[in-house]
Amino acid sequence: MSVQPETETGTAAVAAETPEEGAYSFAAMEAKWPQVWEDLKVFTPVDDGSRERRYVLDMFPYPSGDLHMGHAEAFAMGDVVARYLRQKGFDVLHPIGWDSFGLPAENAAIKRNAHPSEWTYANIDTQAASFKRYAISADWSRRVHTSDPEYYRWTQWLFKRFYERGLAYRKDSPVNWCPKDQTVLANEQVVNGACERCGTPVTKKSLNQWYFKITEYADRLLDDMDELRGHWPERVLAMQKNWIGRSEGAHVNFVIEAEGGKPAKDVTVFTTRPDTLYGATFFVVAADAPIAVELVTEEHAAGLDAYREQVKALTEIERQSTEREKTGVFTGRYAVNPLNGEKLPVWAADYVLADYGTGAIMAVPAHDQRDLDFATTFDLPVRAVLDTGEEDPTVSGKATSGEGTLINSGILDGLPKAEAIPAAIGILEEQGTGEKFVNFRLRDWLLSRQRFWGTPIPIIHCPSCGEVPVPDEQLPVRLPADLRGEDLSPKGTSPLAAAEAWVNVDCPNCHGPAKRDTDTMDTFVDSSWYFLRFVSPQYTEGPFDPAKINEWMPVGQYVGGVEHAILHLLYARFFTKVIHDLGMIDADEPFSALLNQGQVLNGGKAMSKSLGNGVDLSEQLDKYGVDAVRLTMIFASPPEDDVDWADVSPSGSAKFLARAWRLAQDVTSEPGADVSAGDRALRSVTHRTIADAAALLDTNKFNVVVAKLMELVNATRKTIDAAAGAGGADPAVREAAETVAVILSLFAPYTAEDMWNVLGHPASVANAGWPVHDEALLVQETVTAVVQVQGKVRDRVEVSPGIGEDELRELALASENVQRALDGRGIRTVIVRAPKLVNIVPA
RNA sequence: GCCCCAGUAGCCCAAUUGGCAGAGGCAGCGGACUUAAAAUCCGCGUGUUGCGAGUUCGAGUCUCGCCUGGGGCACCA
Repeated sequence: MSVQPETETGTAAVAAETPEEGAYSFAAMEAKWPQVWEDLKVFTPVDDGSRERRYVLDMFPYPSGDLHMGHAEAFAMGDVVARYLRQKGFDVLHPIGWDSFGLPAENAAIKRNAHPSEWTYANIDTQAASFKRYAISADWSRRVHTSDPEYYRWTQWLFKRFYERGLAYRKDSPVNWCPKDQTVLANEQVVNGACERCGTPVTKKSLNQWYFKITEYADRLLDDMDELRGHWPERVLAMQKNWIGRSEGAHVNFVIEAEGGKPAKDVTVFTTRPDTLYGATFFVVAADAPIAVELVTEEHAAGLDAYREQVKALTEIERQSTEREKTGVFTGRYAVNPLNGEKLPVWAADYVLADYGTGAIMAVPAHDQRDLDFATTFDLPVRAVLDTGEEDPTVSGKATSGEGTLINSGILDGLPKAEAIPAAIGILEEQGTGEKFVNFRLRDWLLSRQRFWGTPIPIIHCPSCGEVPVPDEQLPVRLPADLRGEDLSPKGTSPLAAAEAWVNVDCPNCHGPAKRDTDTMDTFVDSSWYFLRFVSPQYTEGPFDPAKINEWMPVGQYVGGVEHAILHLLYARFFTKVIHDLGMIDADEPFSALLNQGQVLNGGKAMSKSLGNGVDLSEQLDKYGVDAVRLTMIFASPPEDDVDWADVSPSGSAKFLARAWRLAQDVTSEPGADVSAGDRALRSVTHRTIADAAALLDTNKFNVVVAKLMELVNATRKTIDAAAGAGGADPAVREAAETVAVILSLFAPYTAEDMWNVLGHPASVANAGWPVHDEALLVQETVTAVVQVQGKVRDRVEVSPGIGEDELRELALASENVQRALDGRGIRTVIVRAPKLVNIVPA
């Protein structure tokens, strides 16, 4: 489907059919060059240390059908970087692989009564062929699929290392449950209370699940972002920071007094406002936490039960609504404020979250809006302890949270808020009832999935030995091959449980009958270390070759969509840090630089089936050619901005490519012709372009590089067509055309290769090397200096670039236009910025 | 509610980081070539740099406050 109405005739010049002799034909080039590149192994790194190494990585694709427009953009960007660094003389590792475990394969298998691997590997083949057509400069010999046993063997091996370090553990806990997909979801996969995948409202369910203890790395994941600043997009760092959610405050211990036959109990709360302890007027525990049941007196137990049922019936969407009225029940218990001994009623409510902080809070209604809403609903007392100058919360209904001075707070009275916080913590620490504490929003990573098409968890459950890891030499624990179709449909437990022959094994420890763990790992586990596997994908003694890993890691430039700003990147960072701590790699951050390419939109909206605004990549490639599509992606906007396919012109790109290609046709000088006598003006443009392009590529301004290249093509055309001069025989024209070919090879590999061939050079232009610019040719003979009076341009003078400040000042003051503008006024100051500008300020 | 990013010509976007607002492209208009058209080649750019203040000799660029759009987090104590 064509998005933009293109007339048939409008594309005639690039049409694939029956090209005229000597005409630009993308189809002919696409047929000719891939085999040449493959034979020359152009994109396989030499990996022998003779050249400095650089690792350029695109986020590997999930094999859902064929490549789409989004892939076309992302991989065009990554390929520019890889091809540029290769031209610059680096040994570039630019691998490709597939994130090939995942739910869609399973759904397809159920639908077609097949094994998920059939759909998966068929799609991989399709995508691989498309990538080759798209001419990404990947080293195909390093191809990796996460669903290959040779790969997931090492995912399991790494899981075991995490397990041994106490970083992988099981616990019973309420988990996010998607009733439709019949599977557990990580917090990250719950979007606005609904399943990220199918949109079904998520409910809670208690299950025994595997977790990675990512919270143990919260501090480092946060602190080490400092070394990424400036090389990662600011918004990604901001998102990760928010997600980790570090907040400083205190743990405060409250004693819940014995009551109604229940014994006294210590309960700790987390607060960021220990300065407001005197303002606590009640105490709240999360209604759905075990502590609520433990505390409630017999008298109030029935009330709590009913309330808990009511809470459980709510979906996450309902529960998270901030407009909802506060609800809760009294537990019959009282907590003692450690600072003033006051007795506070203990309530259970659902506005306190069981899995944040300690699941219990001290409520300070005067200075916290949620507490105030609750106090208003249940007619609980409100006591201001901070004079902020704002209106009394009991009157305004608005809790005050600004700066101010402590009141009604015993010995803290009179202190400003900033001093009262440490003072309160000091008192608590002194009396042993609390301490400074840093709390994180980040939770442990729930990695179990009740799914088939994933990496099996390499644990055996033995009735006598408990959890027993599968010995390393027995890895991989392979997925059973005999489950297919309906066997895989969701039943609330993992489909693997149905494979009895697979499940029932001998305990590696006591050799008694035991059962395999039937969960598989979240596919984010697979993608948390694939970049390490690419370094030595055939290595059989470990996940990667220790002799190679530090030569390539960290990844110098990672390219991918912002949709992975939190999950994948945080997990990959976590894995890298753990593997670093295992002493296996030097790097403790995986990706030194990150580039988030924008999305490809159509008509201002993301392409989607429901909107019917999808653009088919292969149709675009058929119509305009690979190079034109790639160039359009690059030229449309800065890499990180969205590209609206309705706003851009692939036919315009095709036109430019043909124009560039014709330059090579018009060159009549021989390769290696002495260029020193060539047209100086054109040479100047050529060398300026080389210098500018390098600077622009270093800062990822790929769209501007294309604009500069267009200027060079225009200048070259003009020189060829000029009535005076040597035209196509001028060696400066050859120099320009060769420069165009080399720079163009980053964006349009087919056209560039063909130009290079026409210019009489052997393949491949990808190895031509970045041209060296001649500084002498960048120096302009004269520059235009602007003369301003009071900031307004009044004159221009042609001066030598080396002109001195004094000389330029004299020239400017001598100008008639300046004198007229001054109109007899005296001069206060003259600002001279030689050789470009003079600004005269009248008195 | 909190945080991040963006806003320049009809459209996509440049602007050497504080120095002439315009590089490149799309669209449009005109010319050359052609019997004609296409292709090709050449030519044509005044606009509240979202708005308002401030700093400065000088602001698209820096500061503050708003507006609009996009994104992230959100009953997180």
